[in-house]
Amino acid sequence: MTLLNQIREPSFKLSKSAKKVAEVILQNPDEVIHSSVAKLAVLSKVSEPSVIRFCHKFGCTGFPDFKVQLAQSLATAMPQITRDVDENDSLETMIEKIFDSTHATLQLTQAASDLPSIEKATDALAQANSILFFGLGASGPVALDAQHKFFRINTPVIAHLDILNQRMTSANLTSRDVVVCISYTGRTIALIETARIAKKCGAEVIGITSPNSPLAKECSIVLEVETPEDTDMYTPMTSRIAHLVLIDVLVTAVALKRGPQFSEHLLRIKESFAETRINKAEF
Amino acid sequence: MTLLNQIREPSFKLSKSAKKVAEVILQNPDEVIHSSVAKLAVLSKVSEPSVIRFCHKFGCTGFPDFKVQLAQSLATAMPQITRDVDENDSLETMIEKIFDSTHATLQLTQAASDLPSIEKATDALAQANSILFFGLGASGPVALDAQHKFFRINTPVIAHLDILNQRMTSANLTSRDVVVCISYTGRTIALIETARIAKKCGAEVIGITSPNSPLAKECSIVLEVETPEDTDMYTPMTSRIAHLVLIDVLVTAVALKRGPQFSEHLLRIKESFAETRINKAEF
DNA sequence: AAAATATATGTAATAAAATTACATAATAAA
DNA sequence: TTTATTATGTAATTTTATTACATATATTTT
Repeated sequence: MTLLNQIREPSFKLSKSAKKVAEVILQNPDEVIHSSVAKLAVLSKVSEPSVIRFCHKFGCTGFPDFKVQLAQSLATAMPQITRDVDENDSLETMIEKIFDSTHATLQLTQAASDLPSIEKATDALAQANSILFFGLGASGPVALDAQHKFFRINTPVIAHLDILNQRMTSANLTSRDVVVCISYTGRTIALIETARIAKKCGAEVIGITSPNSPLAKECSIVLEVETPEDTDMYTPMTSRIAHLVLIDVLVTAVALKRGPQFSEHLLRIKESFAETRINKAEF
Repeated sequence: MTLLNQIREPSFKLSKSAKKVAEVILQNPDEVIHSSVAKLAVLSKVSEPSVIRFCHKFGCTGFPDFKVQLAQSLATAMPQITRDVDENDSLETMIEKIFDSTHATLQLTQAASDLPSIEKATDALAQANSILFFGLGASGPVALDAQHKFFRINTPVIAHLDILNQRMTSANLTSRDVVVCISYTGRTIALIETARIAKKCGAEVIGITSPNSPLAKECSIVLEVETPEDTDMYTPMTSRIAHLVLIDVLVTAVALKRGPQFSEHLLRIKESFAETRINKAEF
């Protein structure tokens, strides 16, 4: 865990003066990394040794060391949540903004990721008789990607990208099936209804979607991806990338859960590719 | 530009002793951020004031300030290129590794991104009569995602995910068409041949693929995505995420190039979604 | 090529910052 | 209430950073 988060952590018991110091640091960390012990002591209204003791509490050898670590933790802290692309951005800054936004989305998603939910989801997936991925519109490709990945680890999986197939399949599910509904907003009516049907059939319904959305309420397990309110027109939908990474997590977890006997299967798949490819050596 | 890169920058004229200092810093920056002036002076075999002068040269107010900035620049520097997932990783560390790898891939891709190529690609796409996205296997969903995004900015676009359709379409292209071939390895024989056919027809062939791959050689414009050699079995294919972000860049660039009259079109699309969704307000 | 000027580097003094030792106050336990 | 424990601050000390100045090195001009 990064230093900044450690300071935030309320479970870390701090003395009265230490709290004051923490307060000031969290309030304006940018200023603190350029301050001296004396300055921080004055700002927090404590003595200089108290500041140093504070640093030691967080495993730093001293104040300079603390500053350095704080600076690092600050640099990895969330960048500008979303930097909307502007009509008169240069190509270069546009690229920068898009990459930045993607990094930010990933960080948010990781920070918000709920271990128990992921655990539950992988358990369900690992035991499933069959796995269904449902996505519409922009989430269609995501569902397809999931299908591809689960297929590679030898799982009975299908992705459906249209309402009809989704609904037809849902109506015939059993408690041994798992449905994963992927939706950016979690407000697409058709998908919500499908989720409801699937749940009624007793299937496990996993949602990769926006927290507290109508879809989320229909799901038995929710993997939350924060949706930054539809900001600008040109803002790319970075959240679908978060969805993909979450699917990476699920696939990997399931593969690991199945253990080493499956690496053999993966190897076989890799070999089957060989003849469709130009080998690096012969090229 | 980050401090570390500034120090690397050879155009920055440095004096003899300054060079020695730079050398040491670049060699082991992690150690430097925990050193004192004296220590760094000894390591670089210069006097202490020389070290401080060095700091001033890079716009720092002093050595502590320099350390802090170096620490920040170090934190944003490329993380471990790929952290392979291990069979006995906890769920938590596995998640961490996957996210880290994704960040790293993105950073690599951004660093390697070639502005002129992207410029050329967007020009071609903006003027194209029709745009084709070709992808096989894991790149299928990527092609589909591209289709979806370009469709949203009202472009005549189709994605083909199977060899037959790809080849059929390629044979009938004209110089006003643009094909985008997406391939992780750039060694899938079928796709390489398709690219060749398309080029023969005079179409512009853009490749989103591994540099210097056979596919890359068949393309008129290449957007390179480094493929970290197929490391571990469980390593997720983070590069497809890099592909997606590159497509974000292309779409956004094309949309911007078309100018404001197109935002109107985007608005219309957004409105057309309204009735398929549960509104946030009424929920 | 020598002198003059500018630039770079180091030595030693000085200032600033961080840390420690110790004393005192606050708090909790007996 | 007393005693032990913990927290905090004052003042001394040490370490670290910086500056002023002198010397050396390189560059330009005559």
